[in-house]
Amino acid sequence: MGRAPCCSKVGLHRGPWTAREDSLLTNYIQVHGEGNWRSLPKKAGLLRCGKSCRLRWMNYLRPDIKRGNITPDEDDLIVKMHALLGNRWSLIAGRLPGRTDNEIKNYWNTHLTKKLRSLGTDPTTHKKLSDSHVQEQKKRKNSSKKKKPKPKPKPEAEPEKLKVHNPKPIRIKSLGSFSMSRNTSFDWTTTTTTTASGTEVADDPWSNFRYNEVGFLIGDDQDHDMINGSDLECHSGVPMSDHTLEKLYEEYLQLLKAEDHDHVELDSFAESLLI
DNA sequence: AACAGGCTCAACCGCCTGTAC
DNA sequence: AGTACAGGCGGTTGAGCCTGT
Repeated sequence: MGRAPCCSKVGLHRGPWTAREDSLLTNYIQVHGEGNWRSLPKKAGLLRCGKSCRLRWMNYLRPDIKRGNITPDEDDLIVKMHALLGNRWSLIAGRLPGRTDNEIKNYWNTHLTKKLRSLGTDPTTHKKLSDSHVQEQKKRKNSSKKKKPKPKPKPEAEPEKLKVHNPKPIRIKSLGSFSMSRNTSFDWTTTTTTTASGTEVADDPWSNFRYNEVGFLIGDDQDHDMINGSDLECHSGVPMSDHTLEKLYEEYLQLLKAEDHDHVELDSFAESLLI
């Protein structure tokens, strides 16, 4: 069919948004609401592509966006959700109040992949990396260190330096347009892994993250049974109870184990993640 | 102080899905 | 059924910042 660009790009601004543009967009949406992104820039007096406006609003300007570092709870939750869903950032973001898919995607790519590798886990499959693979990585590390020796190696036990992660966005998705058709190639098989302390842990991807290297032990007594769409809106900043994930995961495992599980059941389970 | 390389993350790009006609 | 459009998604990029030399 040949898809036309979302809008004419002639004469449009690109790159970082100015305070004035932010203000124009925010004011317009406060008055007229979201939607009609294509026509919004013109009406709001912005020389921006509609897509760009939508992205800026969703990822930065929305009032319900949670700003601040990803907490250990969220960190752990992201890993678990990724093990379940793969690179379905919008789904994962939907379970993290105040966070956006873009933020989670960035956090995953910059922090969590390294973290999992350092734990001997393949961040893509969540399976344990083979020893040879790990050794190969160590070799590479060492050789790069030889090229560029660092005079002050950090002691192993020293906790990771806390970096200020100054974020942005969240999308609390509307629930009407769920689809399982994308990226369904994620490998669900279980595996073994090794914790930071070197202990081999169960044939269960879930258990891989029961303890992580920051010593975060999941699970508390908060009894948030199930978080639904409205919960997401009103619980901004409250970490989801681990019980919820445990339930979801158990439910999913049961579906997988069922001999005649069909797509309808899996779809309904996935849909439940959004509800 | 100056430079180089690595890291972070906001923003863009291209593709897909859903819907209206 | 076919086409066009809007909205949404995940992957990628690159400017600016940070850190080490």
